[in-house]
Amino acid sequence: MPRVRADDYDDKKSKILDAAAKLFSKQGYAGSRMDEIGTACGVSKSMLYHYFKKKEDVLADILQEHVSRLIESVSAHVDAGVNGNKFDYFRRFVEVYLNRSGNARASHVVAMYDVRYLTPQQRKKQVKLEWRLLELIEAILKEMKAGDSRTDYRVSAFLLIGMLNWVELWYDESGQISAAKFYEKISRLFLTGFLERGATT
Amino acid sequence: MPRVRADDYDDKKSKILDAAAKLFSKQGYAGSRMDEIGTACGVSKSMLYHYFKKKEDVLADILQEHVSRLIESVSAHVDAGVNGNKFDYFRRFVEVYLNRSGNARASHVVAMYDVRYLTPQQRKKQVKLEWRLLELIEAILKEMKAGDSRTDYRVSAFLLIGMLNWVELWYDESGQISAAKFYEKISRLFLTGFLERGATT
DNA sequence: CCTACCGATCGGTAGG
DNA sequence: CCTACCGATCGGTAGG
Repeated sequence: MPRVRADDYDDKKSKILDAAAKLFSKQGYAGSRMDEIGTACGVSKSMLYHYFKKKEDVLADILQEHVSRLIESVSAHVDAGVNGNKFDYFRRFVEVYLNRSGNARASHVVAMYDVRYLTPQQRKKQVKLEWRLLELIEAILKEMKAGDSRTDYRVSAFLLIGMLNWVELWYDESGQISAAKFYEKISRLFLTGFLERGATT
Repeated sequence: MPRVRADDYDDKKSKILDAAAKLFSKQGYAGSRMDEIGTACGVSKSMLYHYFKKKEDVLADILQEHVSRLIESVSAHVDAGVNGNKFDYFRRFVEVYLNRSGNARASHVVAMYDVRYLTPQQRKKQVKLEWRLLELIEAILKEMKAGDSRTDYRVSAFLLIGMLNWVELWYDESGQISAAKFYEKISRLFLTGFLERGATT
């Protein structure tokens, strides 16, 4: 009887990815060794090479999975449509984005810091994914206000995603400002500035 | 006659730091080797150890110098005072910050991505410097609007610095949007949102 | 799925 | 006795 892929193959693989993401987020990709990843999830180094051909493949999988999930969440929000108050729609987008990236903070940190360690091919694929996310954010901004040039939405989308990604790196949910208050604040600050007439010329 | 420190000691040292910053910004700190830094500036690896005791000291010097210069520039702007139109004062701050970080883009990228490779002691010193920069930005925001709680200025300062730092990573001066237009846009977007009454509650 | 290793390369230092 | 600098090589560890 030929050997088949173990039932828990995917399960183990995602456990490795979780441990690796946590490690990379602390020490950086280049500062983490394969055997450290193994120790962190109770697997031998050789075993890791059963799931991943190269060290870079671990990184690529973390990044791709993270952005894919972000796209999924944001996409669902876009598909649902405005359906009522525009500001509320925007605020809920901010909430969805920051919740998604916050729940996977380790992966998010790695996505911020370690993209450069991907091979050119892996990087190309990753950048493509990130553009899809940017386009979704552009779509949301277009819902907020129609009539300007495309370039303008792109720049605004960049500014927004920059602010959100940065926030994720330092915002502490256990801190002084509650998550809900924070979503409200950041949404209002950005949207007010974005909607103001002079801001788009 | 006793030998003294060479006349061009500081000059050579800053040349090394420039080359290292460029290298780190492309390959990351952990992905760059000491001998690569040497090759990049025409100096032997052993020579590098005349100027820096450890590899980490190269990184620490790059980061400290970069943030110190940012502080210097922003501090001068704060000292100059508003002197007229408030929006103009804010826009000029954005210009100063993005010009300073843009002229030293390599160092800025390294400051964004590689702080984690500092030793705990070096990191502590670096974080202290960065707090000083944040306080300066808080001071500017306070000039724009008085009367709110301290926490609020801090969060807004974080949002602003996040947007500015992020921008530096992708903004292409040779691109479609001119630097002047861009400073104007980002300033107006942020300040409008920041000054709006609801945004600060 | 482990132990035993490899080719190479790392940061850092020797003698002169 | 200091600083400036080289070719060679150290002990230890990386990915595989």
